[in-house]
Amino acid sequence: MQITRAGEYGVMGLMHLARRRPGQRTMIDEVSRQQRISKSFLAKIFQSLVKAGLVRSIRGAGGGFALAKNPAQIPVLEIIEAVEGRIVFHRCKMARPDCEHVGGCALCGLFERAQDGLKDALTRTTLADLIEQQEKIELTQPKGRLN
Amino acid sequence: MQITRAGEYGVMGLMHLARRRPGQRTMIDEVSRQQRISKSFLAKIFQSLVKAGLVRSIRGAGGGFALAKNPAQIPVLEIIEAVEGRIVFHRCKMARPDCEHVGGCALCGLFERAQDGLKDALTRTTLADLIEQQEKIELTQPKGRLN
DNA sequence: TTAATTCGGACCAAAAACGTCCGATATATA
DNA sequence: TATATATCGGACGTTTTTGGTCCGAATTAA
Ligand code: SF4
Ligand code: SF4
Repeated sequence: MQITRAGEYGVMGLMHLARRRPGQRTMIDEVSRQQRISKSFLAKIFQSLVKAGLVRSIRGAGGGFALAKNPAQIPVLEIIEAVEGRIVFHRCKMARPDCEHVGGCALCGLFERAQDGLKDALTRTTLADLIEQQEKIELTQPKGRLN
Repeated sequence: MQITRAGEYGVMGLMHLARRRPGQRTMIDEVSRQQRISKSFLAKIFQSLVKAGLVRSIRGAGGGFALAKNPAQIPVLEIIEAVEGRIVFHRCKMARPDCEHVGGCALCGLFERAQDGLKDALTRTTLADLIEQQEKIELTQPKGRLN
């Protein structure tokens, strides 16, 4: 019942990109060093982000990554699901295909409501929101090394 | 990012107990067979439930388990945390004690809000609610074998 | 005394999380 | 063209978590 590192790193990575001028490319290596995330691991995470259409990749020398959309258009949930896969919380049919309650189960309904509560917060906050909040924090507490 | 089987089985088990007359004892074996859950696994889960004070255990022949509280007094979250341990969702300091953002991180704040959203639904619904809902379902769809 | 039942913990297998590594591919530039 | 620099894609490996099993000990009713 936890967010994975991959998910968190993905968001952190995109936050890093979003602080650049729109369209400016940034290398994995820079993100990795500044956010203190293993480079190879982050590389893999970014590949999912590319496949999901959230970032654009430019290969070869002088290449790198750049955000593919406006940060205000990217709910954090979308980032997390891009790297972790769809969040399902409870898997009913998937896990217990033989369960006789499937189709009408109070527990199942509750789990769904719980999941919605979770996703709600992650959907309402966009990458842009996150950055705005972070900048506010760093203003009053000048110590952050995020970028 | 999922509820564990243990958590689900715990709730199912308590639902089963709650359908008995208050104080009536029920054996693991019955719960296990009727809910189609491995007996030994369920036994272990019930031990956590006992330790958490949610059910009372009576040992020896003719023993069993009985709810220790009024179902209306038991939020589902309490059941789940009794068997899975505290739900933390994001572990910040625990997982990255070296993270320089700890104390002021927008991401951390968001995760906390998300977690609250999740726990909210699980706290508002009690064991009693769950049973009431389930009975309503079984009324309109007479097929369930939940006791 | 015996049968029935929970308690407690050791143990195990499978899956998921968390990475590492490396060859292939693409591109800028000298 | 040759070379240095990046990402791409997937195979691989380690650790942790999940999902159980098993069994002897303790407790109790009959
Ligand atoms: S939540 Fe209900 S329907 Fe889903 S697997 Fe569990 S018992 Fe079956
Ligand atoms: S959420 Fe923020 S404070 Fe928590 S570990 Fe991640 S970066 Fe650090």
